[in-house]
Amino acid sequence: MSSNKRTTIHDIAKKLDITASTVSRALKDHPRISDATKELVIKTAKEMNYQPNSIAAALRRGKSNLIGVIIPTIDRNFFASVVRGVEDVLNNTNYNVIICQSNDSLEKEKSNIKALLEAQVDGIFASYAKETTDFTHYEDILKRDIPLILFDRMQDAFEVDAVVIDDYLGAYKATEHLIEQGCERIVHFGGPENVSIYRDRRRGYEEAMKRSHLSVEEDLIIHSDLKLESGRRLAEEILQGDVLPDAIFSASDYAAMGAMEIFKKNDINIPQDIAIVGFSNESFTALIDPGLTSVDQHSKKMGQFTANLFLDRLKDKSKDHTPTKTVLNPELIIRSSSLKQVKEHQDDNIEPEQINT
Amino acid sequence: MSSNKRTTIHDIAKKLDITASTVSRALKDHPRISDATKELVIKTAKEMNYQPNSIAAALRRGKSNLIGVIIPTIDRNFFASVVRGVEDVLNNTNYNVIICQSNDSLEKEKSNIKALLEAQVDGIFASYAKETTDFTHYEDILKRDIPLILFDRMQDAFEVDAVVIDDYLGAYKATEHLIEQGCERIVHFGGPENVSIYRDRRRGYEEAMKRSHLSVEEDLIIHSDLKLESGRRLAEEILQGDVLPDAIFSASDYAAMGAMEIFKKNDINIPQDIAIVGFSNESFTALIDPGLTSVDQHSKKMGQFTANLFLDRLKDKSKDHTPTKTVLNPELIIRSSSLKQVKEHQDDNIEPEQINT
DNA sequence: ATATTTAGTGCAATCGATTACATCAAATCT
DNA sequence: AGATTTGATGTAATCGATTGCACTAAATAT
Repeated sequence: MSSNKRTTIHDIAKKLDITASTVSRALKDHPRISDATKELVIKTAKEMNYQPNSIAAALRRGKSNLIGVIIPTIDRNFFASVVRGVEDVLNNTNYNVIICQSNDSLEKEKSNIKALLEAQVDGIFASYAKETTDFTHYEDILKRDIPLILFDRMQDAFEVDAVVIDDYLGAYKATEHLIEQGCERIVHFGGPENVSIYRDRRRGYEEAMKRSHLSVEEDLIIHSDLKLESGRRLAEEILQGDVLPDAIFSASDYAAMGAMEIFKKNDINIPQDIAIVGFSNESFTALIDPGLTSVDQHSKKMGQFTANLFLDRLKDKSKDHTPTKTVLNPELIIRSSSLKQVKEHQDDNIEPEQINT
Repeated sequence: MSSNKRTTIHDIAKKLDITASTVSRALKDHPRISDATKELVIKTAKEMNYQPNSIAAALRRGKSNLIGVIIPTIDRNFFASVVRGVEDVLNNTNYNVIICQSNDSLEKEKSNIKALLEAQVDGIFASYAKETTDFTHYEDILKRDIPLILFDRMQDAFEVDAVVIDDYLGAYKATEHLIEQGCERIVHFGGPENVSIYRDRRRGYEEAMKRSHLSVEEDLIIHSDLKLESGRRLAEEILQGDVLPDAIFSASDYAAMGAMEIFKKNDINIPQDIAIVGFSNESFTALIDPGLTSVDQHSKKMGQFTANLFLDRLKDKSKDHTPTKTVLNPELIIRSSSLKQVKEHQDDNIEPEQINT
């Protein structure tokens, strides 16, 4: 039964004693083909179980309808979620997504780009590897006039479309929330200062403190690798200190969680004695007790915006676009770990600001 | 500078005053081409920034070097991890992966398959949608002689290559472990009985109990939707009862976690008073306190096995293969929540059994 | 009645790489 | 020396769909 041979438009043409061009046009609903033949062709195509060969079409039209996405790893919730967002949008189009993982390696990233270019993708969305500092391999993409959009990670020096989250604002909101809850002595768990996101988060924290005329003492800011274990360690240290802070804003959910563990063990009430806010809205933040207030990075929305930006670019490819930086507004997800008072307002404004760079 | 036009083998040929066929052969290291021309061609190709068009090659050779992967959603750790495994293996080959999400919808799954077939993929790996009961759309793939491998979810009625986890064995190991720790009155949190994995897990539990001559009383088995909240509720109920069980084996990490929360609040010691084991080894199991012992489903390995099975199939495509069912051996990850005694043995045997169906 | 549209198809080139077969010169053999 | 093999490259068809241009007959305009 399985006729290994796939039917092509030529097979249909032969059967109907017309030419392949007519079949092609009929299937694509070309205005110059009579309704009668259209109907006939479509019916015959179905009978012969015809399935278009998009590779042939891609070759002819110079358009593959493939989008390449390069991420460090799919195995992390944030990136999987971005991909999910991308697909949500592209699902309504003819585009398919090819996923490549760089494992945060520059070499791998280069070979990913090479493979995607060879596959004639129509666009590339990428979150570059940690190792990447030089962007010449990305410029190859632009030279080929293939739309490139960076997401999550970006660098101002490399001018290209980008969709990122506003870490500064996220931290600001988190700190402001703690202040609204009546906290005054707020400790900040910060990350390595050479990483821009951690610098931005610290700045957001400091700015919120200053605006409320709270002093940002040096010893309130503690740097670490922000892992679970560090959170535990830092909490122990805090317990040794003279004055207990009334809140902690951690630049990472993991460190926040580690600290929570220790406080709970020492019968310190959360949020009454110490309120805690994390960053990233990892899935476990909703699962632990009390729920951990955290800054959501809108990973899915980030993917959606990226894909939509690409589609927009297609529409008017005529003009030479200035690269656009889309900054997503992070959302503070308020849970019990920081809620000393009755909730006052819900922050759900995620509309991005468009900034031309 | 950006010469929009891409260079082809014809451009190289023209420049060197030879034919495109020679260029093609030289680039592919054909034995009948002299070393001199090979060198020259390769050098010129580099100079002209030549990048092969794999679409053209794919059309000619009838081979796209694309693999389609269909999953319910990439946005769940298990599936992301499987994809990760698939890519780990295929990275060392020329294959690229196209990801499609079915959202557990049959319609979406059908259109995914259609798109992948049109893209001329060389193979399809799929975990079918929950809605799927009829497999005729999958048979279309086989009719086209395209290798199809199911993973995670499978159905004996549909005879096709499959890579799955042994839920029965996982449950058996979990229960056996609890018994080894000295537990005798072990409660089982089970899922809906119409879902095969939950049936299998219950069977594993019962079998382990029987082998140790422990009675499986009806009231030891509690069914629910296994969500976090259900775990909490069931724990409350258990606390109301006359006799406290000395262990719980939950078919889900979430329910296990919910129960843990309640027990901790009521000052019941884990694992001293009640030992707890979950299922799936979700990432949070390592984060909570105490760490939750759980059954790991080897999601990444599942992806690796799937990809390797595909590569094996390619090698001897001559013979008409009998579908092979690869059953992965789940691994019990022992953490504090169940460890009453010093650890005795480490289970790390994940070699699959091959079963011809 | 002749000229001009218009509707409906066919022809043939094209996208870029691959490959069976042909060709031709140099090298080796008898 | 003439025959045969070998090495290196060219010719041309092919993969399947698309599309500018050409063409015919019917419809409409002058």
